[in-house]
Amino acid sequence: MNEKFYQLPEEKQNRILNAGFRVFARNSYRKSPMNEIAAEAGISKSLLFFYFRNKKELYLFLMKKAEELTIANLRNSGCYEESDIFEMMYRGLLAKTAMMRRYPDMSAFALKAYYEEDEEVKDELRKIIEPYSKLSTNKSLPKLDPSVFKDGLDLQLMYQDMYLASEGYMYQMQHAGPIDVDRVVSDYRKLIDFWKSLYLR
Amino acid sequence: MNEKFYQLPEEKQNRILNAGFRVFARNSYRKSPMNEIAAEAGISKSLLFFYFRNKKELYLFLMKKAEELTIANLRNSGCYEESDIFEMMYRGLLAKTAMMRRYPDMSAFALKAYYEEDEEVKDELRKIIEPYSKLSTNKSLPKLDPSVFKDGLDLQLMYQDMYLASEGYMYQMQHAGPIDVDRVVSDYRKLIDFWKSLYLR
DNA sequence: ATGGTATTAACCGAATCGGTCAACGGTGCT
DNA sequence: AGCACCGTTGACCGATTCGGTTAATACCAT
Repeated sequence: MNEKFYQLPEEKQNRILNAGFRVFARNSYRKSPMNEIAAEAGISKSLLFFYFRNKKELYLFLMKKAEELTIANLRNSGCYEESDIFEMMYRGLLAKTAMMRRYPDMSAFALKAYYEEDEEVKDELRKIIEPYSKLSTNKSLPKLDPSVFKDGLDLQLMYQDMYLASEGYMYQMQHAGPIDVDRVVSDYRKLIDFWKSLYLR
Repeated sequence: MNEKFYQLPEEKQNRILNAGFRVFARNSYRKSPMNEIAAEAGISKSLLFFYFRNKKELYLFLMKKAEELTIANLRNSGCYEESDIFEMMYRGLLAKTAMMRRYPDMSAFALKAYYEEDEEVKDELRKIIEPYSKLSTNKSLPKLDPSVFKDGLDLQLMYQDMYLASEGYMYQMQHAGPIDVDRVVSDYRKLIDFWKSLYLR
């Protein structure tokens, strides 16, 4: 992509990024028109083609950006250093919501890209996704010290419950129209404390 | 739509319905081509236009069909007569999975249609959706008899937990590639029993 | 005015779209 | 064999949209 893109004021860069995320998240690669992205970003199609040589380049650039931002976000969220599983999950959702404020459609874009099959981008897309998809998603049960939990508690089921509810939150935030993010976070905090009172010894 | 459509063998009708659900669920109305739907259904575009005069007619027909199927499914699921909230939720998910077996993309289609804004279909679409969207979604806490639950339990949070986890299940079934439905159901059953052991007195 | 830079309107050929229509193949009747 | 019927399709049409190019703007500092 054109170096000039980086010299743009950050706000304008983000407008273009978000426009790309949004359009590519809503439609497949082939059905995401460049003029729609340009309009969404508030610039002309010509200018968009000035910064990015063609659609493929923009698409792959967005994917790299999404990967980069996600990794950086996970790192500084501190949810890996945290040993308390409840606070770990809380920090995880906190990180996701923070990201969603700045780039509302990025995660939807990344998810859709993960299943993109278009020949024009498929191969190079996989190369970008592969290392990044190996990042431990917290689907599987992490190691837990059973002594802090109530006796006889099925930790596997406990974790599944919490994980699914978190997924449910993320789902609502993306599919249930525009949402008051702060409200969601405070609701989630209450739920976390509810779990602590239920599960902890 | 053409009467002849109903005289088709049911399997072929369903193939056409599912093709429509699938394509319209993946793209917006305007970006869902008729030839793609026809190909997905294994028939020619001409034949599709023989059964449905134009794209708008097919789209609205699918919406009506989705409404009709959903209502019928909810009715016979028996999840309304059930007073036990745990069994109610279980029956609810059971009903949804049953529907998802026959019409895998119907609910995704209905959800997308709910947000469709295209001028060509917007108005007539709303007329179809309106009465049907008033069906009580079980987002809000139903009336519960506190005496059967553990003392001091926050019923509001309990229900929120269960509701969100169920949403998480539905989310996984639609966005996490093809899934073993039976496995999901049995997992969910285990979770329900887990909740009963946690929450019931 | 001048020169450089950011930005765009206008345009191009190719592809895709919704929709039409004449023809095709099979089946049963005569 | 011929004929009529019916489900089905390939080929086609005009209109629109697409990715991408280019020549010309608007803007701003000298």
